[in-house]
This record gives sequence, C-alpha cells and structure tokens, in this order.
Amino acid sequence: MIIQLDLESDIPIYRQLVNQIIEGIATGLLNPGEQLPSVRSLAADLGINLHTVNKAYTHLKQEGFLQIHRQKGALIQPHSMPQADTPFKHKLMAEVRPLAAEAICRGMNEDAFIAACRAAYSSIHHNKGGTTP
Amino acid sequence: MIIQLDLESDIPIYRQLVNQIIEGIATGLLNPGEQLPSVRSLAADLGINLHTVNKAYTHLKQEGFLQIHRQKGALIQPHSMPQADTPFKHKLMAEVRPLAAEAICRGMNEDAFIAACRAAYSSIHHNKGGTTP
DNA sequence: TATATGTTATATATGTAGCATAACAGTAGG
DNA sequence: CCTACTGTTATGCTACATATATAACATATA
Repeated sequence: MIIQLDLESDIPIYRQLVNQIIEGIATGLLNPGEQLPSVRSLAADLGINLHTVNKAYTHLKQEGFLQIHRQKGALIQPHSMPQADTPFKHKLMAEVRPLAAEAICRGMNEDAFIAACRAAYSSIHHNKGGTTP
Repeated sequence: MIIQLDLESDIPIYRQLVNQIIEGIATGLLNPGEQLPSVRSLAADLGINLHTVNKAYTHLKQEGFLQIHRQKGALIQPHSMPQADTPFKHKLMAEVRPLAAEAICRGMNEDAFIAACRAAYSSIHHNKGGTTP
C-alpha cells in the first residue's frame, strides 16, 4: 500500500492518511485482517511525526475500520466492517448538499451531477475484484 | 432569507454562511441582482462579528457569486453566474471521492450511493421553478 | 457635509495541526 | 527475567486558522 501525501494541501496530513486508508479498504488493496505498519515505522517512511499517524489510526479505530492490539499493531477490521447506518447517511447528505447547491448555481443539471458522483464511485469500486475467500 | 448558524458545529461560521447563501441562490430564494444585508447589519442580526460576515462575502465575491459596491453593499451576481468549469469539476470529484470510498467500505452499493446524491440534489432543486426567461 | 458602505489595520483569545521528546504499559520471544 | 517492540499518554513548543474587538480609512450617495 503506497501512500502519497501532499504537504502543501489544505487537507490535514492525518486526514489524508484516513482518506487513503479508507480508499485502500474500498478498492480491496487493503483486506480485512491485514496488518498495517506500526505508527513509528509508517511515520518514518512518510517523514512525519509518530503522533500524526497515531491520530489517523485512532480516528479509524473509533469509526470501526481498524483494530489495534498492543504488541501486534494495527489490523484492518477482520469482522463486520462498519455499516451504512443512519448517522453515516446523515453525514453523507450533509456533505453532499453544499456540493449539490454549488453545482446547481453553476448550471449543472441533475444528470451531469449524478454522472460525476457515479464516476467518483466507479473510479474506486472498479478495482474491487471478488477475491475475498 | 433566514440564516441558521450552529455555533457548536465543527464547520466554521463563515463557511456556514457561504454554504447557506449558495444554497439560497440554488433554491431561488435569493435571485440575481438581489441585495444582501450589509456586513454590519447581518453581523448584528446573527450576533457575530462584522469580519466574519465580511470573510464570507469576500469568498463569495472571489468565486463570482457576489458583486460588491462600496456604498450599495453586496448584490447577488446579476449576470453570468460562475460556470461548472474544469476546476470546479475537479474540486467536486476530489470531495466526493472520500465519501464514495467510505460508502463502499460500509457496504453501500452504487445504486444506494447514487440515490443519496440524487436526494441531496433534489432537496435543493425542487424549489427552483422554471421562471428564468 | 453627513452618512452608510466596504476595506484595512492592529491586537487578542482560542482551538487545531504538527513536531519533538520522553516516559509508561503491555506482550512476544530469547 | 530481560529485551525489544508495540500502542498510549504527557508535556512543551511553533505555526496557523477562526473569531472577536476597536479603530481608522476610502468611497459613493443623499
């Protein structure tokens, strides 16, 4: 799993990490039960601080995407990934709404907007082969 | 135009303002050429600082949604709203991708995800009557 | 001229991001 | 038991963003 950070971005480093790990799970590049590097080694690889990686891991653990063992380090959640429950759907709507509003102002019709959303979904999902046992 | 701020939110006040004004334009609640309150009066109404409103107005002006005149105050852009150009489409994709990734992890299939995006779009657009000449 | 507007400047308080360093706690393996 | 590696917690620091408070400036209108 290769992680690309943009230190110039306005998106915090720990959030870039969170996003890319979630994306890795979504694409199947990271599989349930798979081991992640320790906070120290990943931090060293990326040239950032241990606490920044730890912050990302802690977020992912609290959302249920990771399990963390003292000695073993971090694992991708092996059983029962988080579900698309009501709070998540609310969060999803709350984040999509402002984007939709701006798209409408800029004259995108519904089909064009939906096409963009579908493209974003497909660009992640098309990699996910059915190789899980 | 009624503006509702959530001072407990993790979304900055000036960004809540930006979002709600864009949403107002999208719904047709705010029409091109329409006058907005002065930074001082809106700040007083909302119980926030003048600079916070000014920051929101300045953002909207730089993106092309507002015109600002010295004495007259702020106007909704009367001619030629910003277009859905390439930079905007890139920004749109960049913001939708992480949402799509998390949705995939949580087991939402493409139809369910697209349905959510469509719902967000429709909830804003259904108010906008076809009154534009 | 008086007034209301946006604009700019300065200062302050608060919170977040990120880094540096250090120490603590648990677990595996020699 | 001891060592080494893990996550965890704590403290201190810099930098930046948010938001406020005051004040002054520039401009256009009545």
